[in-house]
Amino acid sequence: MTLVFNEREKCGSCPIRHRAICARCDEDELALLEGIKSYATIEAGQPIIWRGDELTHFASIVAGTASLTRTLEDGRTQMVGLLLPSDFIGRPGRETVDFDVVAISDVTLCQFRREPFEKLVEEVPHISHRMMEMALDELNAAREWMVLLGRKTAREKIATFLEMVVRRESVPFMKTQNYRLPLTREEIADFLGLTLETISRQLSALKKAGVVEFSDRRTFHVNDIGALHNASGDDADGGMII
Amino acid sequence: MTLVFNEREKCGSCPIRHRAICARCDEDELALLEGIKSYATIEAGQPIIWRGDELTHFASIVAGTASLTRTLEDGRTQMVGLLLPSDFIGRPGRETVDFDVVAISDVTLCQFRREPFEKLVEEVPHISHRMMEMALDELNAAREWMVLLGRKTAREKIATFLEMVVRRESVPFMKTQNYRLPLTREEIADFLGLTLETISRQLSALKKAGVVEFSDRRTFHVNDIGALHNASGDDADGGMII
DNA sequence: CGGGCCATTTGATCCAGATCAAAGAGCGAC
DNA sequence: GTCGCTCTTTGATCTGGATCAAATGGCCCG
Repeated sequence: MTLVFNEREKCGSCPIRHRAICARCDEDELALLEGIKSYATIEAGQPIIWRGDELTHFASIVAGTASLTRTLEDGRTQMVGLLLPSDFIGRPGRETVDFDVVAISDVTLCQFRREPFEKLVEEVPHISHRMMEMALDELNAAREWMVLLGRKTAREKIATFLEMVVRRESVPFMKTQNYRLPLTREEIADFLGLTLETISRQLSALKKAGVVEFSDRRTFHVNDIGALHNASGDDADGGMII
Repeated sequence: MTLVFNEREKCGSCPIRHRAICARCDEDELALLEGIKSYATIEAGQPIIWRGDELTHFASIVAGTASLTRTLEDGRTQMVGLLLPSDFIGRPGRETVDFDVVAISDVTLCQFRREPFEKLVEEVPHISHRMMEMALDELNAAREWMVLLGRKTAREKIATFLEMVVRRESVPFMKTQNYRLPLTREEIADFLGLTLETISRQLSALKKAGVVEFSDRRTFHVNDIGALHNASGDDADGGMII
């Protein structure tokens, strides 16, 4: 793990100020966090922390993407979370991490040393409330993903994944837009509990069906958002138009 | 043992007093909860609340077992959680539930009306901290289950499930013990992302291999805990002897 | 004690997705 | 340019678990 500590920046201008663990903090509380924070950057492909390692710092992702994965002895790998800016690494009250965290793109972290941060969690309700809120959101997302992993077909899994990317990246009021896959075929496979060949085949099938179009390996455009949603296997309710 | 809870029941003698949402509360805080609580019972097989329904009460499970499930339009069902005594139903800050909650056995709930409970979550750190802690535990369990659903074989899934039952029900220092499956074959299938026929076949295979023995459909005994653990696909670390 | 209703087991067959294998395609280094 | 990567696509075949279809075995109730 290569850590590069930048000089201290002010939280006020931080891009994740209103979504991260500090979202509910007022200026005084922010100053407490500011006092114990430091920045680190990790290159794409490098591990941030391994399962079982002692966690010396909690961290928020400021920029970049990381994955949370578990690998069985024989190499089978399952991604259990995709960490995006504002997502949090580590859990108060536990000394080690339970999954591998790896940088998918270059990642910038805002880190807090364990002991002082845990003390703040105990003492500052705005932090623990936000932590609770984020944990409950993650829990919901994990359960939705359990439905996908346990019961959806390959086609439905990929359509759900593409819909997720579209939903996350969509710019309001922009009708036509290109989206970018944040992962390789192999990483998508590990996320969806499939093989990379199946990912490739199903993407080709969606192309052939005219649902999506690729301008390069990573960049796509949705021709028929309705068809994409139908293919996802989710029923009407959650599928409001973006 | 049938417990009968009347409205007057004191929290002090509650069986889940030290594990539920109230675990960290002192006597004064407990009195606040006591002021807004009521008991309810649901018969085995009956729904507690449907996905999308407005949540009028939060609740802790005092006795019995419930399932948290999602069913796709065509009937495919995935269980995303097994709720046991001390587990909590509902999430502060959201008005509806995202999954169906159904009583598997007769269930006793300790309920709190939404508005006053949300107010307590805001004002009593011991409650929000415990909520955070429970959410983080659930999140971890959900992620472990994602690995099972996405990457384990049928045999590994069942072995993991049996191990989970054994771990939960084991009495310390008792060497030889019978365990009881809390679910039917179909419910196990929905929990593991398999079909009931596969559950039956794999259980038979584990019997034939001499790993477990069944005295009736629900009651079993483990002959070879090591073999059971090996079959679960989890590597050494988590597998300390119980 | 026998009939009906489940939950479960077991058997036969099928098929979605895995596995094995090889051929493109994009891209940085020289 | 073209060598040597890595990522991706496509083809051929295999197989674990699903599906379809009967038994079997409790167990409650009359």
